[in-house]
Amino acid sequence: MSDQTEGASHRPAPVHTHPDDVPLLTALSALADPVRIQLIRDLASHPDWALSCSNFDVPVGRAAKSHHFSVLRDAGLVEQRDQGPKRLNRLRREEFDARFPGLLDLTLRADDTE
Amino acid sequence: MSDQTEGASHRPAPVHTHPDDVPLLTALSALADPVRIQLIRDLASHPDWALSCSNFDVPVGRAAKSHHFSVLRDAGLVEQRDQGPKRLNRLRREEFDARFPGLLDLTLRADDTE
DNA sequence: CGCAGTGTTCGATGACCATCTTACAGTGCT
DNA sequence: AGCACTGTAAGATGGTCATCGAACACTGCG
Repeated sequence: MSDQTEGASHRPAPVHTHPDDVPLLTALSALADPVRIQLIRDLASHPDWALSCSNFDVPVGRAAKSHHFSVLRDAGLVEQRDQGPKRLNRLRREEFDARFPGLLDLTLRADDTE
Repeated sequence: MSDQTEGASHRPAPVHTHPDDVPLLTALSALADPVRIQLIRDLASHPDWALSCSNFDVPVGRAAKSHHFSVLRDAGLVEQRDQGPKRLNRLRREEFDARFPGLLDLTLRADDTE
């Protein structure tokens, strides 16, 4: 019983938080970081599931990058899916926008790069 | 020369930043604080210029409160005006909303206290 | 003038957070 | 099995920031 649809995946699946369960303060704090803004913008400019974590071009090491993705997951901004050794990413556009209307658009459309 | 329109006001006028000159990151960071969110909500629930700094009911001392108002000024969220010994406040609704559409509404309408 | 009320500034303190290095765990390929 | 690649976890470090206490400045009033 309790069979997974997947085969033997001996890796802890990433923990997600749905945007509906995210407090406003958490969302704002998650977006109030230049690296995470960059990650989100990169993500937005590619198709869903197109990028694995190592594909993002931010000036921090792997560990910090992993930390940032954890923050983005907790804020309901990013969904992750394991495929082979890679962890593919998807921006939760609609779900997040339903919870915080306009916030994501703001982050993506702001003219300044900071 | 260099006469001010005002009479002899021997107090440094508060320094303001127009929302148009505020980077996204600054705006988000300013809003990513529970005390400042509370200040903004209190401000929104009263008429313009109705509240002086000491009228806000947040669980911090005067010094911290003064600091928070400084942050809000720098983020283009609040305008201040001296009247007698008091410093009256006004939420820059329209100007801020023109620069960051929806962000202020989000902060005011969020159902949770965070 | 002295005094109460209001707000800012300064220095110190403590907490939180972003980052790094290192070590570790899966995955798939040869 | 061994190796290269990918991502996470743990511990340490440095910087930023929220807060406080105390001192200071300005206002208006008695």
